[in-house]
Amino acid sequence: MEAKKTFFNLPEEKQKRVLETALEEFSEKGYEGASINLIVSKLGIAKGSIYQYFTDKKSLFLYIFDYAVELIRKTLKQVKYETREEPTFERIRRSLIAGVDFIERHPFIYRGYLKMMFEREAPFRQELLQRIRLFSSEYLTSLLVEGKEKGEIRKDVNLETMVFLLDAVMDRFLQAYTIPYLDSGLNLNQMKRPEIEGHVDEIVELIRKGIGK
Amino acid sequence: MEAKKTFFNLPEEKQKRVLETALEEFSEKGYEGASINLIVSKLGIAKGSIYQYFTDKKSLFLYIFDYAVELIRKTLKQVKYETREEPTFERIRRSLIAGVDFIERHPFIYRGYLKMMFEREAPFRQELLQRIRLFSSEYLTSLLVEGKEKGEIRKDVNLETMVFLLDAVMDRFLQAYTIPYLDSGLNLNQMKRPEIEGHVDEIVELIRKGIGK
DNA sequence: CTTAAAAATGACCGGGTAGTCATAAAGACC
DNA sequence: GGTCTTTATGACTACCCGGTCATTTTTAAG
Repeated sequence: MEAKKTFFNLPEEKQKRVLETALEEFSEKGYEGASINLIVSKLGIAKGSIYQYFTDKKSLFLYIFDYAVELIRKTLKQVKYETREEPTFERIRRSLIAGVDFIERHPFIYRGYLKMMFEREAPFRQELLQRIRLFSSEYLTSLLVEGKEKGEIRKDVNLETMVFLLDAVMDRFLQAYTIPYLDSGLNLNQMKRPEIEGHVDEIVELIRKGIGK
Repeated sequence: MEAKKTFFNLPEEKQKRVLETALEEFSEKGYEGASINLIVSKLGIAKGSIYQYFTDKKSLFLYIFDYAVELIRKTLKQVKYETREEPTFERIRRSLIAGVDFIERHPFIYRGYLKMMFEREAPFRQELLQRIRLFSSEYLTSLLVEGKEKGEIRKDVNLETMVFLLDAVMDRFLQAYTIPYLDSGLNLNQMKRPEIEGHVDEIVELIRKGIGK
């Protein structure tokens, strides 16, 4: 387990405050860059206190990571369930919108994920990254498999390749929404709902039909 | 100018060694994480010497950045020229292969670019990122515009949206080649040439025709 | 009220960082 | 060989880091 007993004896709201503060710090600076000193000073507690809750920086990080993964897992599961009767491309559309909503609700989690993807220093980086990527690719794979059964998806192309393309475009869409200058002139960054949905529709349509004439 | 006169008085091979060593350090650790101490010790020179060549960490970083950008610019220009008579989707295919080759030849540049995309700390990060992204999106835009004129590309869809999709997939392909666990099960990471070309062909075909039935 | 257990504290440690600067070494010119 | 300029050097400064631990404060039990 990542946290010590003392941490769980804390009032729930304080646990949450610790978690949120650390999450913000890690997601903005990355694992190495995050400062325990800054976290405790933001929390207004003594340096030693955080070491009553967690054995070290690593275990604090892993605790937060687990929390984030669980949130993502639940969200994906829910979208999958809510759209279970919808056509495949509607499900893809809804998944993208859900992604935008998730980032809106938990801005630091997605930022933290992007940070970690290109860090070498995070502890167990490879295993953790694998965990997240597996979610995403299992999710998309199941969407496409069901789509094939319903006859909405091509059967003459490698499933993995289609998952790759879908994953690439969806992830980049969310990246462009989160980070400026990543959207090739689409200006998605922090765009508001009605407009963003228009772009989602266009992208999904393009994934369906391709760019060739 | 980023470097001091003293730096340019150095023998060219030493200039190159400094540049390569610093590039490696920055691309592996990011701007904040990179250590001047480590760079000079790898180079076998005194700490003070590097400050004879560059005023500070920032200007060393900017010098390296400029070098990398120039390399990318030249490479894109060349591919564009070499494929000028080819059909659009062949040009896209060739561009992807050129990307793989570039990473093979200059492994630290692409890694550094990825690092910077998700760092907050790099100096002038936004301006620098914008510079690179603009290259890429101008390049893809011109490919697609010429493709439209030749009647190979759809005309009923927003050009920017097509550029976005193309950019997303191509960039992710190179990311997956560079970093493990980003490829949704395609196992692109460090894959050898004949196989990787097969995947490129499949991806490009999918971009052309879409995943819908 | 007393006592024992649990939690909070912050000065302190060893080690890392970017950058400085007086001094020494090397080169260039006559 | 002497003089002046350019380059190389590394000890040093001020600051930040993660983590420790003896001590104090708070809480709970009897």
